[in-house]
Amino acid sequence: MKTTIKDVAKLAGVSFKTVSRVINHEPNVAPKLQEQVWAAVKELNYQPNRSARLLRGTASSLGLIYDNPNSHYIIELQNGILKECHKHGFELIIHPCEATSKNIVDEILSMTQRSQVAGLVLTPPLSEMPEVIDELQQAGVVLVRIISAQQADTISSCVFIDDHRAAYQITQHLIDLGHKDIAFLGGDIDHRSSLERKDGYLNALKDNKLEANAELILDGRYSFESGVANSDILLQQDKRPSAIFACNDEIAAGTLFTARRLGLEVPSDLSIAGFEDSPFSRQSWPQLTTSQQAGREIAQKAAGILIDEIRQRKKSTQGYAWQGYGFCPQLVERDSTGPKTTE
Amino acid sequence: MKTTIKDVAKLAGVSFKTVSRVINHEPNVAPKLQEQVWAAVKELNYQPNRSARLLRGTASSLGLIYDNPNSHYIIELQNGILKECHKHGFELIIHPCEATSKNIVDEILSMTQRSQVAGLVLTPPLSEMPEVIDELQQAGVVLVRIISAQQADTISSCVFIDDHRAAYQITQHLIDLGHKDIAFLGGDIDHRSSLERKDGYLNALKDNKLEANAELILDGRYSFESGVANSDILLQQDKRPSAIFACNDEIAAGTLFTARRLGLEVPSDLSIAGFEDSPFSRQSWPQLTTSQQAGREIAQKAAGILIDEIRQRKKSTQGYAWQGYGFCPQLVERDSTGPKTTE
DNA sequence: ACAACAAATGACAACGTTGTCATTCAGAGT
DNA sequence: ACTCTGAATGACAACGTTGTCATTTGTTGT
Repeated sequence: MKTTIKDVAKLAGVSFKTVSRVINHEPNVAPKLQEQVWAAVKELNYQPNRSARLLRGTASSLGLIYDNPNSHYIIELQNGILKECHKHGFELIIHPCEATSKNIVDEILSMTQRSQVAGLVLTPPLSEMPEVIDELQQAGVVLVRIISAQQADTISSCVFIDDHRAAYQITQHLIDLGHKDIAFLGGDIDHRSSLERKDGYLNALKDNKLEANAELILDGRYSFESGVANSDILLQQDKRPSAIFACNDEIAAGTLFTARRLGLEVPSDLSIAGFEDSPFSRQSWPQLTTSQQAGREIAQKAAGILIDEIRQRKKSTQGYAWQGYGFCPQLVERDSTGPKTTE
Repeated sequence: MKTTIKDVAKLAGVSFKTVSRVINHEPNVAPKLQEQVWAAVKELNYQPNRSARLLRGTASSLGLIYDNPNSHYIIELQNGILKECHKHGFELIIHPCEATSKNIVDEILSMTQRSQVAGLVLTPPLSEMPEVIDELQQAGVVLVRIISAQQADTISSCVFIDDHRAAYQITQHLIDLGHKDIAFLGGDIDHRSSLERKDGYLNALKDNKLEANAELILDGRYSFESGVANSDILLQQDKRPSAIFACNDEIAAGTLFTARRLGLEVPSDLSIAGFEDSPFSRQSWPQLTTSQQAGREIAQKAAGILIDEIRQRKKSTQGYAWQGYGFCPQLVERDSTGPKTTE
């Protein structure tokens, strides 16, 4: 039989309401009683019934909404969120979806209701769709967004990732190796990260007084196939680049694939840099130079902010302050980039 | 304001109990009233409150317990389970853990209580630890296991995967290509899949009248690093194999890595086969011959069986029948295996 | 037409918790 | 000693649902 708050109360010799007070850290309980209650809680291994609490209005699950085919990234996020969740006694409900779906807001709202989550962690590209955020907030959903930006915006609490700077670093790394014709293979254009990374790339070129060459800049998707296709276009050109900055590791993988197919040696004939520090980047030959995302820490921070905000809101309905926290992915030098060789 | 069962009742002009009956498909409600109720439900967009139901004893979440570093595999499982869950109005709670942890059973039990799941999906290696299963069942936890076996066992409902046969097929494929010295790189020995695959490999050799060579059979772990280390041992030997069957794609990745480092061409100098059909196997150069796991379908089936069983149990406490369902991974021929070349 | 019975419906308790309010108690100020 | 205050504690309702049981309605057989 499951132990309830009343069992604890009986053992501790107090009313069950007092037990409720103690376990919720409410004020005005005599220290002596607190001790008794905690002892009883421990002895009976009491765990409050989630549903009863929830029924009374205190939700304690987070929802993770994502539209992303990248398993590794998602798992990292999940693990980060789970870590924070368990610290605070929350559970995690995951909800994959299609960002392009027409009634995405309804879908999310319905999911929020069904699973009765206290708040949502939104990931790109959903987190970067103002109208979605707006509608959700209008409906009273507490949320935190993980976004690609150099600083927090004022739409909601968010964890922002400085893709711009990270891309700048990668490009600078390639430039430092002597490369001048550096190509850029972009990801989905509706992901802000792709634009940010492109900007970082362009700025690095500019700061180093290098001309950006439109023929070396291709938009695409964050996928292996896109990487294969675009790198094929790129490397079949008359004057091909000596280095390629791929917007994520999958694109880099596709580029590597094409290079091998064309008989190009990496990095001696062609340097390739990715972005994400995925398992692939460590398992390919050569191992990929990339940028480390720290998805787990990012997600954990996001969950922390979210839980914080949920508790804030519970206390007072009026006025809430938005929080922001920034991460910058770090360059990881491996073997797919090398000095420019003079032909 | 959230709509409750009473709102629906008022609109439909019946008692709220009748609404309860209708939405739970209980018998003995006049067809006409059923229509009215469903109309009201639709108009108000009513969704039953999960917590209230749960409080009353009807859980509707599944738990996924796993101890596995393989993101792709986990995500596949999750997606499969989620698909089935949503079909039946269930939610999914995920719970990573350490199978080797001393008090793993307590951890799982505590998780089961905390999150109040109706049942668990267990994955290897946890699903293959009899004492864990036993303790959980003793505690009344409903569970379904995904296991590596040729047929269902009688411990609990399970989805079984015929790794033996799949491994046989892969080995046969290598033999058909003319290879005689075929090495085997195993995964974690506490995963039954590794043993099953080894047996399949050995049987294929035997059926083809080939001698198994102990020097060509190495146990290890299901990791890239293990693949690198073991393939290194293997390929530095005087008489090295012309083909390697790696127990999963990560090990195959490590093997590919070593081959490249040693300057061996794949598949002309060395054929490599993996197992799993991971993204890596499609993104590497050359692409890996492997075996397709269908993790999503497997997991969906498992979830289906679990939900089924949960509902069975609810109806009658006494006697429950165990279900089993089998899958066999299929050979996927790609470019990392080729005919044996005579030196 | 009436009893007997089954089907249809509803009233109400219960699940385990938290919020509201009332009550008790201890100590301070007169 | 006697009120007054605020802290400490408890009694009880409420959350939205399902299970139990009672009641009403309808149908069948005589």
